[in-house]
Amino acid sequence: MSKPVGFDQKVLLNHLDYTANQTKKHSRKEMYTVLDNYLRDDITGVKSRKNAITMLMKIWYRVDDELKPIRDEILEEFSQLTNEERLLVHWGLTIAAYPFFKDVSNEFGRLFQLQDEVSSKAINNRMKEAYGDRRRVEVATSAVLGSMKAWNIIQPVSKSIYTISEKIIITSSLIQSFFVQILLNVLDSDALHVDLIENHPLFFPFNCELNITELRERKSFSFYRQGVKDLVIERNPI
DNA sequence: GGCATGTACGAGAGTATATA
DNA sequence: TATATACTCTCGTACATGCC
Repeated sequence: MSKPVGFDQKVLLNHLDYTANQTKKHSRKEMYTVLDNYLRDDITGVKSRKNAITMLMKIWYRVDDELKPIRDEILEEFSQLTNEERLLVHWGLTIAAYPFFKDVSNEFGRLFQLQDEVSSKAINNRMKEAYGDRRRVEVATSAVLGSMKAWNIIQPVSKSIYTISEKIIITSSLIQSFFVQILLNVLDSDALHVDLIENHPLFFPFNCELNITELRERKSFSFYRQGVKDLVIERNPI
């Protein structure tokens, strides 16, 4: 039995922004109708539109129970967020919703730590090793790459070679808190070294130097030292 | 023409909801 | 509670397009 892929269509930022803006206003059933109307101009095929709606709902609406409190907190502030902060939020929720997207991101991040340019072929091969050698994996990988290009995360330097766009610096304590909670969730962990969080390949497009003082004030986490140098951040029980 | 890539469609399994 | 029905989600694959 091969691992499910799910993410098989390019997702645009304006679709994610719109979904986020509507999430607190409508019931689940209403959301399908609202999104269908909104996407009608961009996606003409009925089936493709339904597929896109499925993805948007999974990213923003049907989030893991553990992440709902921080998702709701983000939604309260969503209109005040900068485009860069919104991008990180979309990125984090997509990673949490789609393990395939997470694995592609992790592979990109790992390779970008070693080199300046990454070929889509290398990513494709790696995904086929993990998810099976099938056309669906090619379609999904291309959908993830297409989304990352559309979000201006990566830039093509030639036909199948990509370089990373300038890293986005994140300073807001709310967004940093979100960032840490997403990492703890997707890595299925209650505690992580601060150094590992700040340099994790999953968030390769972002530069997030944690503001420990402000994060301490948010009460969601506690900190302790492991040895002389290593600072560990731990999720507080709810 | 062959190949790669993006988009669309139909099928089927799984899940949620309505109704008796 | 059990069953029927509707809806959601994922998949394989067909088709269109562009490039070599």
